[in-house]
Amino acid sequence: MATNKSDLSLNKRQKQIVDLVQQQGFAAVEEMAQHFSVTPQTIRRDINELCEHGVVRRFHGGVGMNSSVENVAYETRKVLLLAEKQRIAQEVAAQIPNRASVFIDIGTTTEEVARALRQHEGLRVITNDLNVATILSSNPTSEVIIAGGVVRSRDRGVTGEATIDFIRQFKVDYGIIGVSAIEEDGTLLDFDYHEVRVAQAIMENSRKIFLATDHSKFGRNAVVRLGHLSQITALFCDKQPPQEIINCLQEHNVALHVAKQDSPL
Amino acid sequence: MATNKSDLSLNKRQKQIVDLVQQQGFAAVEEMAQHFSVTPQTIRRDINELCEHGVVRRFHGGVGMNSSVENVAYETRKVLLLAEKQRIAQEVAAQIPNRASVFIDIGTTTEEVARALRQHEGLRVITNDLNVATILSSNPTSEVIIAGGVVRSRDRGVTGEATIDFIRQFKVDYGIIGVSAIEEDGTLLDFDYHEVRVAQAIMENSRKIFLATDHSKFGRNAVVRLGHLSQITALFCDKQPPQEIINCLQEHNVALHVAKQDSPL
DNA sequence: ACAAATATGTTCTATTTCGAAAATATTTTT
DNA sequence: AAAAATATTTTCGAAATAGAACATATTTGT
Repeated sequence: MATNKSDLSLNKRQKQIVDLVQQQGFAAVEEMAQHFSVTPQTIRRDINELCEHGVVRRFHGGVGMNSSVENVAYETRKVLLLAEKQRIAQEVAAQIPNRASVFIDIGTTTEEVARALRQHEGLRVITNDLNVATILSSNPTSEVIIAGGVVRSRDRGVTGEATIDFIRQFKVDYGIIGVSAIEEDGTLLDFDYHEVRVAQAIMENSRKIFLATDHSKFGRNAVVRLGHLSQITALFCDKQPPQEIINCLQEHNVALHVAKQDSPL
Repeated sequence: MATNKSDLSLNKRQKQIVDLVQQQGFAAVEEMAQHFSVTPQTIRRDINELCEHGVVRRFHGGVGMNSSVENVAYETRKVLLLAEKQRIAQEVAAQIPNRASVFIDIGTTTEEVARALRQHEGLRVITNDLNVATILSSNPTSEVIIAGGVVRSRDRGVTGEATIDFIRQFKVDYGIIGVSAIEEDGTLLDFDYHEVRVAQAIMENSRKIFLATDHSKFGRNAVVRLGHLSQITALFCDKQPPQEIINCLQEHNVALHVAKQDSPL
């Protein structure tokens, strides 16, 4: 009887290759050959089989992760408007002094803020986003506190009643939040009820509230009411907002920070 | 005046390259050239500069993360005895049924258990290790709960009083822990007091306790007393333990699972 | 507006990696 | 123990990537 070709029986070395890739993101053929004390050619054959099964992705010189995981939606959203989000994040980070205490909410933009804060010193950060916690925990001068609760597989955000209770234990200098939509009258909206509950808890326990949002959020629509522009301290975005929003900000004395364009191109 | 050579002023594209690498683990030159609408040569120049600053690592065909981050110690320890840890992890995972509730403690071995549990269905997992949470959150059929508290930059473990209080809210079927050392009389030891406190909380709130450990831990020494072999349900390791330990296990009716060698070589 | 500085594109050659096929070693089966 | 199946090494030509040098924008400073 012929053995099934699509049978995914990986040998010990192949399993280790997969793990190496998942831990390091990339593994070079030559290095693996040395590590396993075999010929590069042998590693290549292993790699080719792994690729047939779609487990990893082949590159010239090695293998990397096959990014086609479960949460493509999230990963796609993450790259969307990445440059703009990074500019916004830079602007937010510039307003936060060393040794400050900060809440950082779930979100792709707030994650960029976390990246921009990596070089800060002595921060005390409380977050409900596993990605944010991982990013900032690489800085040993900062103290990172993760809020407990249920982790969403979608984006590794932590939400739920336990999370809200956890957040209420603290009172910090800066709260950094994002939103899904901002209506023309200044109403802040989001898609997820649980996420809104957490964001509200963050707002209640922060002395200053920074809202980071890219221009795509203006005039959009969403279901759950989070709050109103008048409740925040400063709005950070990548382009000049619509006139209605600007009026609303001035009326309620909310600062506006527009990140300058890197290149008009 | 000559501009400082070691000035790390990265342009917009270079920053994005770094972010791509940190998000995906690896980025190919050709793909980036397309993505940024520039020549591969331009990307190569960017990469070379980034490498001079030691930000990323060069590979034939692209760039990957420079694994020489802060926590080299942890990353090294992680690769140490990796194959053995994976075998142990397989054995542990085999004893855990679908839809079970599980505590998973901090540790390199327990992280491998998390990996081995990725294919399980409908698990309810509570952990104080960010890595474990990230690994298992990729499975949407399982519910992952992260314990709140201070994140250690060393290994992304969560410890402290808040963590213990959080854990005490639950009572689960299986608790999976690791140790730094096992003395001949069956005493379980660790290096970190805070870590021990959490492990004890896990033991108190689990119906069955699985201890996963590789052979290097037998006869070693450490400072903080965690507990005793008699308190656990089953011991998982990669080799037959010393006779004293085996006697101790039998005396207290503790099961022993020795993961079989993959290849004697 | 002009010149200097900087960044990017082109072209061509050197280097590295890849893959196929044959030779050798290892394991499994009978 | 011999034969068959499987895995690994070796060798070498083909393909891909890297880097140097020069040409061509593009930006910056005056």
